[in-house]
Amino acid sequence: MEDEVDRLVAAWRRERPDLDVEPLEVLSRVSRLARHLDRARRLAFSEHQLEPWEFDVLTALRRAGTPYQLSPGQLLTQTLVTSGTMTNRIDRLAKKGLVERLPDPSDRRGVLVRLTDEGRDRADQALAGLLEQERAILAELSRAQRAELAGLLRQLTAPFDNIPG
Amino acid sequence: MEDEVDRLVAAWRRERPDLDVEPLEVLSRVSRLARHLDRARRLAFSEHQLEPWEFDVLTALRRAGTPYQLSPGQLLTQTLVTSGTMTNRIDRLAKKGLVERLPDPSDRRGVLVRLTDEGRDRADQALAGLLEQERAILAELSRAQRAELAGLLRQLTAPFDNIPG
DNA sequence: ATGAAGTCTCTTGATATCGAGCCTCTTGAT
DNA sequence: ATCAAGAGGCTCGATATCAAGAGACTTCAT
Repeated sequence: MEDEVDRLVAAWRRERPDLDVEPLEVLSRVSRLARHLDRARRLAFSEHQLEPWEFDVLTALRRAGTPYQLSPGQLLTQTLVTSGTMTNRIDRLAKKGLVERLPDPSDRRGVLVRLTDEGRDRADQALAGLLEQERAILAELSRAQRAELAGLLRQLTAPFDNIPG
Repeated sequence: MEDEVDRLVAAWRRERPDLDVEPLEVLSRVSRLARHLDRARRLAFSEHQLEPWEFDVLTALRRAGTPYQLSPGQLLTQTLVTSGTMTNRIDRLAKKGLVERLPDPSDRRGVLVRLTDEGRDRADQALAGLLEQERAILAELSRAQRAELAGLLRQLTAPFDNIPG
């Protein structure tokens, strides 16, 4: 089946036959799919009264395991946002009672963000919903294809994740 | 090589062994890779004094071919933004002299957005720069792997692009 | 000790986005 | 003709993001 990127690439080949636009076949699909996923996630989370950004922070803390706490800096690297954004997010989550801010006992500059019980429950519920929805999207592919796809994507993400980037 | 999603998935398997988090292997990589690409694109475009959003609009018009004009509505569907956003983008591009707004001769509600000569040149230059950068990112994969990856991604994007979505 | 450099978080100001509603014009049924 | 419904683009208010820089504290070399 044809997709929007096929049309996009065909248009470039017509307009700029001198250029090799092969890279777009992969990377434009990644960008566009990510936007579609954002919208789908937003919808899935709205059932749990959570915004995508709230989910990102809450689940980062949830994954850390007991006692469910991380520094803002650790949250930055996991969520790929800037520090100003994270400050703002923590403020709002704290106001909603889903996290609390504690002084870091071992570094007086630092802060620890801890998930509240309610925050943990909300994260767990939203994760279940998200996985269900993602499984539906991935039903297009066989198990083997999904594994293949994951492996190829890993080769592209690894340099970003490991080099300072 | 391991990436951030491997660590993320491992953490979920430890914290929620009851859940099947396999979908994340694919879709979390897509989302994270897209964010990395956004940043890389922003950097690549800054050499040409263009923002990513400007590139998106300009190249949509460029791909349309002579006379390089589309309606705001057509631009919406190609760039996946809302109409308010597109109005704002067109305003700013017009102010910079990269596009101009013309009345649609066949529908008095409508407007046509046309690329200026300078807009076309800037789009062409930025595209060349982007492709160069994307080629570097994709050098991790063989030609056959890139084709494989593109095909798998197409299967996921096609439903979004073809069904009303 | 002491000072310089680095780290961590927060503040600030600018800006882009979205969602909802509005107005104009078109379409199609009667 | 006329009217209701729809389509197209714009306005407006709220909000989330980023970049740059400030302040507090730590680290490390001297």
